[in-house]
Amino acid sequence: MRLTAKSEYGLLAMIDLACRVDQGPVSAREISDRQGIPAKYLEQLFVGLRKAGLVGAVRGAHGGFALHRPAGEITVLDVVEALEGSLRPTVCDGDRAAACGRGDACAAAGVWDRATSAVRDVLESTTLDSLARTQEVLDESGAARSPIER
Amino acid sequence: MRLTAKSEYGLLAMIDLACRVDQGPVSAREISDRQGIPAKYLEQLFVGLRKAGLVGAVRGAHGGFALHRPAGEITVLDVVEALEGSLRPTVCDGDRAAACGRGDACAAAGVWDRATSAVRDVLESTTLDSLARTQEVLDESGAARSPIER
DNA sequence: TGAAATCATACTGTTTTGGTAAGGATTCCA
DNA sequence: TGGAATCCTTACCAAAACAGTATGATTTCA
Repeated sequence: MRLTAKSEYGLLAMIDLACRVDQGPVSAREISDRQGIPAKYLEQLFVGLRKAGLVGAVRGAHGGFALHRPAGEITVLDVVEALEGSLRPTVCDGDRAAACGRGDACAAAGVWDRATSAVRDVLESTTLDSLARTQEVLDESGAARSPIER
Repeated sequence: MRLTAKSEYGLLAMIDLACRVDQGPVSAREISDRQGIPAKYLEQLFVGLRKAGLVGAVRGAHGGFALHRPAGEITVLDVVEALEGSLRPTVCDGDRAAACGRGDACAAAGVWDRATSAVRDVLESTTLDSLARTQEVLDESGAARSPIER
């Protein structure tokens, strides 16, 4: 179970898209400027997001990316698994469980499973829609203090 | 937030100790044989566990390690943090939050915080004592099938 | 045609991971 | 007293992961 910069950047980008669903495709360049994500790195992430069916791409001039499903039907877990692969325990998974010789008879494995499930529950119960609206509220209330500058 | 082989090995070793609290110190070598953990690597892990005050060491012949507190008062979170450092979100932590320019006004940060808290809750609510008893039950019921051999 | 944009692949420098190696310090036992 | 067992410390190392860069092909619009 790992959460890296891919997830962080990817979620920021997806929230950015969710805040602009009514604007047609948004270019990776625009998002990378706005969110402070390295441009070429973000392009790579969008490849994964597209292959997972979370975003649609429009090539050519004035192209860009847009959510491929309603924001309320895309969870953070969808984004994370599109970018990092299936969210399983990194410890005591299939290979290692065999290595330690216990198979199912390992008390420790249960803890790792429960921890992973707990994370899944959180990520699965949070949609892009709710995050986008939260973000909009935050942007409004902080607009006077120019949050991008600081 | 990362869970690596250190946590896996460390927890196995601590459960092993918890199953043998009444036997005086248990040598690292013995645990490494029983749990299938590389001997010298396990020694390194015990350094961290000892510095965290979770185990006491007895040097010299017939020495070894023993739990330094009752097994019911040591949580899996204690073990993990002793070995991997404080369990914080690896995404959007202090440094990155500053980098993305949002500070507190970031909807994504809340998700990572909640995910981390969920893991902490699971690990913090599980004690070595309960794991040791679970393991003993598993060992008994599987003893006829010789779980170590397979 | 030329600019804008995605798509695909390969490369790279750094850090982390998962060990191994070698020896030193301490303690027990014969 | 001299091993032998055991923890302690430090250093080293190969492989993988991470975060990003580079390059170029392809597609689309004006």
